[in-house]
Amino acid sequence: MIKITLKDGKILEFNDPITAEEVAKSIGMGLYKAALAAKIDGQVKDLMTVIDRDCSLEILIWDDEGGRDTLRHTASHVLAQAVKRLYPNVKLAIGPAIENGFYYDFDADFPITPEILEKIEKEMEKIVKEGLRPERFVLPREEAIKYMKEKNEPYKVELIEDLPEGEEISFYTQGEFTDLCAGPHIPNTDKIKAIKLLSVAGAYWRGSEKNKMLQRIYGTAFTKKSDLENYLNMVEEAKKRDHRKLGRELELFAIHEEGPGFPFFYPKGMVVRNILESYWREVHAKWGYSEIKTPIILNERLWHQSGHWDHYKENMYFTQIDDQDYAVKPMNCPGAILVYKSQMHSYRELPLRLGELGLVHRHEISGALHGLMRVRAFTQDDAHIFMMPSQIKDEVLGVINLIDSFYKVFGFEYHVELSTRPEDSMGSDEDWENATNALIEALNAAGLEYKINEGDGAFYGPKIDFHLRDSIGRTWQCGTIQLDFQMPERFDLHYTGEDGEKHRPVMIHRVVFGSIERFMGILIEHYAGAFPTWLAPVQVRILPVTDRANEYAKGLEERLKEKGIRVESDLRNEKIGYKIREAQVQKIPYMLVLGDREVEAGSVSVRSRREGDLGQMSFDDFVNKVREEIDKKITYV
RNA sequence: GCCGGCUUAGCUCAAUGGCAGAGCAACUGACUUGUAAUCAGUAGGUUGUAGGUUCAAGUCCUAUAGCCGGCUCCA
Repeated sequence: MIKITLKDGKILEFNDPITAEEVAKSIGMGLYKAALAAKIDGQVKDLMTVIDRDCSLEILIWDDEGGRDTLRHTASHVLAQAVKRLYPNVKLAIGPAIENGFYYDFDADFPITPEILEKIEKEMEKIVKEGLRPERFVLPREEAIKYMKEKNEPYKVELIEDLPEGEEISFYTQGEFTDLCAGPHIPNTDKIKAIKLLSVAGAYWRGSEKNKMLQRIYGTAFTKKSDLENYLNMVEEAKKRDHRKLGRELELFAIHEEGPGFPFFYPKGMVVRNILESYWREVHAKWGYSEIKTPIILNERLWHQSGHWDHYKENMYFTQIDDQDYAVKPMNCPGAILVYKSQMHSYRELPLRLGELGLVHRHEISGALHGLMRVRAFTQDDAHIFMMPSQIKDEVLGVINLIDSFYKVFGFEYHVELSTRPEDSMGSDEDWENATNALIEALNAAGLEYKINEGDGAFYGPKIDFHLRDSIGRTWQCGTIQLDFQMPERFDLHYTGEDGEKHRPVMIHRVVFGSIERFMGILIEHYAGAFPTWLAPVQVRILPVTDRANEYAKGLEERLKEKGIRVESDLRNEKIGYKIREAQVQKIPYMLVLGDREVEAGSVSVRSRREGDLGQMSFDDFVNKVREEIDKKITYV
C-alpha cells in the first residue's frame, strides 16, 4: 500500500506503483489537464515519475513556479530540437528556464539572424503540435560520454565529464531528439500553447570570457495564447517607463555621442538631483555624519599606496600635470583617508563618519554602458566610517537601517546580497574571514534575508549589496556596505585608545543611493516619470483659460513661489484642453485652471495629474494641500 | 571588450538602386478659448562618419563611431 499525502493534507492510497500523472487523473480531469509537473517530497519531478513509496505530492500547474519552469524548460528543448532539424551541424550547449522564459545556447558557424529565428519558431510550432512525449533514461558515465561523442556534441561531453562522481546522468528523448538533461519535463509538448522566440545574443560558454562565444536564443512560452499576448503587452508598457526615453521626453538628462557614459543633466533633472542631495544631507546630519569634499585628481603615488594601481588600474583614467603622473579618482576612499590622517584621533571620536558626495570616473567597457544605470562618471553618496573593531556590528547595523529608511521613502523594494572575497584582492584570509563574519552577524541581527554572491566583493573587503529593480525587472546594485581592514593598514591609520596606546581602526565604505545617477535612473522608471510632488521638477503649472486671466495667473505664480513651490505659467494663446494635455504629458502633479470665474472669485480650479478635475478651492487651501504633500513626501504609485 | 541588430529633420517614423517625405515639436498669423491635441502657413537634411561599387546609393560593400539587446564586468 502506497500512501500519498496531498497539499491539502488528504491522503490517497494505492495498491501498486503509480505515476504522478495518474494520481492527478484520479483527483480530477481538470487537474490532470492542467498538470505540468509534480512536487514529490519537496522536489520538482516529472509527472511521468513512478511513485512506489509513501510520499507527499503536489501536482504543479501553470500558477506554480515549478510548473512554469518545467514547461519552459521543455520549450527550450523544443527550440533545440527545431534548430537541430533545420541545422544538424549546430552544436548544443545548455538551455534552462529563466524568470520570464527560457534560452538555449548554440555553437553555430553562421550568425543566427532574425529571419532564421522566424524559421526556427515555425519549426517549433510544428514540434509542439506533434505532441511529443519526453522519455527519460539514464546511462552510466562512460556510456553517456560515448553517446554524446557519437552525436558529435562536444559541449555535452564536457558537461558530463564535469558532473560529480555518483551523480545520475539522465537524458530526455522527445521524438527524434535526445538531450542530456537533469529534467524535469512536462509530459507532452502539446501543453505548450504559446511559444515565441524573442532575441539572439552572444553568451560565453560557461560564462567565461576566456571561452568561445556562443549564440543564445531567448524565448518564452505559456499555456495560453492570451498569456503570451499579455506578457508582450506588459513588456511594451515597461519599455515606456525606460528612463532613457523618459529622460529625453521630460528633459531630465541626456547622453550625447560626444561623451559616451558621461551624462548631461538638464535643468529639470538637476532639480530632482538637488532635492535628492539636500534630503541626503539632511538625513546624514541627523545620523551623525559630517561632510567633506576631496579632489577629483590626485597624485598617482596615492593610488599605488591604496592598492588601486595593482587591483583597479584597468578601470582608471590617468593624466599628467607638470610632468608628474596623476589619476582621476575611481573611488573616494583614499581622499577620505588623507583627511583622517591629517589629524590625531582619540577613541572618543569614534566612530567618525565622513560623508562625501564624490564624483568618480571609471573606465567601463563600452558594452556595459546603459543610460544612467551604468556610466563612466558618477557621483557616489559615499561615506567612510572609521571605528574601533568593537564597533563594527553596531555601525554596520546602523548603515543597514539608514539604507532601509531611505528606500522606504521612495517606496522601493530591494534584495540584499553578500559579496565575498574576489580572486584579485589583497589582505590575509583571516582578515577576510573576520570581515565577512562581521557582515553576516549584522545581517542576522537585522533579520535580513540575503543571497551570497561568491567572489564579488571589493578588492579590499567583503560587502553587503542592496539591489533595486528597473522597469523590466533587471536589478541594479545601489546601496553597498563594505568592510575594510586593508586600507587602514596600507595607510598606517591609527587612533589613541583608552590605554593611551596607538590602535588600528577599521573602515566601512558605504553608499545609500549608490550613485546619484543610477538611483535617478531607478527612480524615473519606478515612478514612470511621474515624480511625487516633493521631487517633481515642476510642481504646479498655471493655465489661464484666456489672456483675460494672465495677470491673475502671474500674481498667483509669485505667491506660490513665495511658498517655496516650483511653479510655472502657460500664458500661450492656446485652448485650455491643449494646455492641460501638455501639462499632463509632462507629468506635472498639479494644474491650476484659471478663467473668468476664478478671477471673479479670487479662487483656483485645481486639476490633479492623478485624479483629474478637483473643482474650485481657495488659494490657501490649495497651498496647504500641496505643501503637505511636499513636506510629508507623500508618494502615490 | 565580445556576439547580433540598429542609426533618415529636435522627437516618432516613411521612401523597388532612380527628384529625401509625413506626423508631432519649433516659428508666423488667425481664433479669446472651461479640464488630454483649433485652423492655416513658414522653416527645418552633405540620410552617424570615412571610403568604395554603380550612369545613379538613404538603399549594395568595407571600415569606423554611437546606440539597443545580451554575455562579461560593476555603483
